[in-house]
Amino acid sequence: MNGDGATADTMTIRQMCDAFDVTARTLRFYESKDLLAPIRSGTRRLFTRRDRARLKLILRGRRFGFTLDEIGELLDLYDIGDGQATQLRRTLEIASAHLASLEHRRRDLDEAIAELKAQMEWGEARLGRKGARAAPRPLPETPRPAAPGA
Amino acid sequence: MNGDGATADTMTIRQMCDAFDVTARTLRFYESKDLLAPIRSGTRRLFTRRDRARLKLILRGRRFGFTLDEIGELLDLYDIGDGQATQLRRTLEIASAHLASLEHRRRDLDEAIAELKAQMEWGEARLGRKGARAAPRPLPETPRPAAPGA
DNA sequence: ACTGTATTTGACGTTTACGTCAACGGAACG
DNA sequence: CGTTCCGTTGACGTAAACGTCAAATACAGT
Repeated sequence: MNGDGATADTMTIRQMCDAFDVTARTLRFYESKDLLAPIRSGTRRLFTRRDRARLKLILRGRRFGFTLDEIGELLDLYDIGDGQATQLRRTLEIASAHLASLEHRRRDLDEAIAELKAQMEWGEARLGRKGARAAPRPLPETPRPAAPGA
Repeated sequence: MNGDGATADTMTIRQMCDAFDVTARTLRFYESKDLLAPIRSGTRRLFTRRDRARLKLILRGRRFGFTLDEIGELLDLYDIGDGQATQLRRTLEIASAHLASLEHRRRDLDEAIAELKAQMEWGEARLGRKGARAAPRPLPETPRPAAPGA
């Protein structure tokens, strides 16, 4: 048989590192933060399907700039199972706030993409018509200082 | 006349703090990183329209989890003016990579929003039909350990 | 001139999210 | 049985992005 502790449903730490492109240190760190809870075979960690699902969510949260603490809250959402109704309501409140945050980010993101595309088209136009002397492209509008005596 | 150094087009550091909800330390820090370049009236900083436009972009970049160094690169995009064609091409390459990154984030974000909404609907359904015994909601699929001898 | 408040420049502290050793443990191989 | 890998647990280091505190300066109003 293959010597390592991995079964059909569990993975060793190295397999996890390869599958998700993270370091072992990172996985141990997440465990210390209670984001993951691999089982043990002797002293060694074995990561379950649940750990993999959670890690996937952690990595996505990270790409959005959530802190690990915030991600921990979100993870609990996927992990209720049998909480009381009160606890469930509270969780839904947190989820609702996070959803609003995500949708706000989405609007920002759309705006950023549109502006970046516009900038790039401007740049490409300059490369195309080499001699073109366009006016220095306008910067987005920003708050003006308020006249105190108005 | 109002005593401070602010004119119709410039703002003092405090006005900036109020307008953008950042601390003075942050503004000075960004200046030290060459992200902002306020002019001086004596020793005091006066932030121009350009500084405000750049700060707006910095803050948006931050919300997406870009580092300040990355944001610096993006800012240069909005700031070429008269670079050589080679430099402009290089800048467009960087921009293109950032655009791809932004669009990837957008896809991730859409997925995250969809999953979060689904979770919330599941939770609300449990609150509604109090006695409902649904199967423990499925977790998203993840990589399985590969059978080494296959 | 005096006082008070806003600003400036260092310098050092802090938090987050890991990286980097060091020292040890066990198991698999020859 | 010795060696060679992983793997584990601390302990300490680090980079980014500021916070905090101190000491000095600069104006503004009286």
